[in-house]
Amino acid sequence: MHNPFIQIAGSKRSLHVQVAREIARKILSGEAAQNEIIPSEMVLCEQFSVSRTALREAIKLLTSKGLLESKPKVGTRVKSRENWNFLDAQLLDWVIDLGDNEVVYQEFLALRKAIEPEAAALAAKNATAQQRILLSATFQQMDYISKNFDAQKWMEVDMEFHRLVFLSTGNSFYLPFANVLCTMFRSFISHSSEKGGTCIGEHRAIYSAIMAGDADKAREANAILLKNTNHRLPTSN
Amino acid sequence: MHNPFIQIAGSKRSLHVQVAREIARKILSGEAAQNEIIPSEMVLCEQFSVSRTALREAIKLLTSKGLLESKPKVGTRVKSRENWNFLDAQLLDWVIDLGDNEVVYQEFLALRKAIEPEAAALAAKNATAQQRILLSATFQQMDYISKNFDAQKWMEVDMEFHRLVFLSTGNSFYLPFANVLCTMFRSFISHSSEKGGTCIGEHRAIYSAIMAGDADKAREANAILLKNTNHRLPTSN
DNA sequence: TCAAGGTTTATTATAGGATAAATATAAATG
DNA sequence: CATTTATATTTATCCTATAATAAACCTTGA
Repeated sequence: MHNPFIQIAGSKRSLHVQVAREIARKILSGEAAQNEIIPSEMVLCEQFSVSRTALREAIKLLTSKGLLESKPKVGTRVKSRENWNFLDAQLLDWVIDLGDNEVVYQEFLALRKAIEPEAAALAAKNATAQQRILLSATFQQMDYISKNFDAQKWMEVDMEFHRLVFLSTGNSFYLPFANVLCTMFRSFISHSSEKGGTCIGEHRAIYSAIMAGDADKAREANAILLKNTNHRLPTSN
Repeated sequence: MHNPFIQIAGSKRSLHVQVAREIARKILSGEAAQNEIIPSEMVLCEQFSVSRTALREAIKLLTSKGLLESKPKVGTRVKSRENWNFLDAQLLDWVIDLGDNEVVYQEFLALRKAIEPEAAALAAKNATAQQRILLSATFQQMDYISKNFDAQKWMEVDMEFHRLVFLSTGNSFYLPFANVLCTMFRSFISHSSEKGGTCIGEHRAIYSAIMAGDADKAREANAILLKNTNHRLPTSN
């Protein structure tokens, strides 16, 4: 009874997420214009071959992320791009699925440059004892993998390291970056390792500064790491 | 038939948002512990005196923001704090409603210090012609209001100025900060004006640097502004 | 003609009940 | 003991009916 296309495209996820993903694709790609009224519930139910329940849950999901807005009698409107919450990991996933990610990667790098050095500084000041233990264990793994190099493992531990920095800031507003970072790392595996290999030295500098509680040095070390990060996606060949 | 308490507390919002808000309050306040399984749909329907439809939409809303996760047979679990998306304006509203906002304000300031100078630099590089016109008009209003001071009007135009900077970065990841900033400004009206009045000089420096396309100067000017920003909430008297 | 106010109508919002799917737990089996 | 099967519980999905909302369209009286 369900649309087989959706079943394939969305694989394991629940139905309303699959529908949401498809509508999100149309919005993010511009196929559905901003401020446009999308078809009514009944029409969309037929298009996707799902019940009103599933469709409405999909619309609610997109509304929550700033993509849509519904009103009785008026319909459901695509909100303008300013309202799309690109710092939501699920939305970011949908954006990445559009392809054409060179721009996304550049923009993400510009975000990291602003936020990560300060996050490292905050972590140096605020990391709990337990978080320092976790960071320590993770850095030891990095050190090991940098000597016995494995691209996939390096990506995972590199991601975990920077994730822990965000979680160690003790600042609620920095927490969401942890998931955004993970989403980006997993999507751009080829970029997760910095130019010239693992940059273990730069990571050591960040790690040491945080463990020593030296906020200024941590900030500086993280800024240096990002300066050395690749600025272009490799051509896929 | 509905719970009158909810009707009053949530005023105009749709029913599922009112329910979501109430559940969010319990989670954010810690009344519902992290990783805890909340009562089943049927129980919650009775507690809130709403239909399963409304309750499930509420749960879906909270799931979208990282507060909950549902599985058949298992139930609905409160996710750990690391997954809560504090960079979602609606969630932030709920956080603010808890009161005890001194900490929230401090954390927000730490976020601004990281992100806003870089946003100003990006705006200097990337603002479109139309965005420069908007920024120009807004700064003219700031200039006027700083001379004919009105606290409320200053807050609004100050908020609009910084909002426009985020929107002018040309970077998707910076867009969500615009709404987060607005939410914070509106909630802490007494703080939206910087120490010693309007800081019109510092704002002029940011404005001029952006209009001149001088990224480094814009970054520097915005950093200076934030250094001069109040670091404490005034006692309410 | 036109403006004020009521009526219709299209759309989403909410309710409520039935069935399906998923999965933890318990029971049965080899 | 391990592995499979059955069972029970919870969410997932479907369906239909009614309510609320607000835009558009009529009155109707000056």
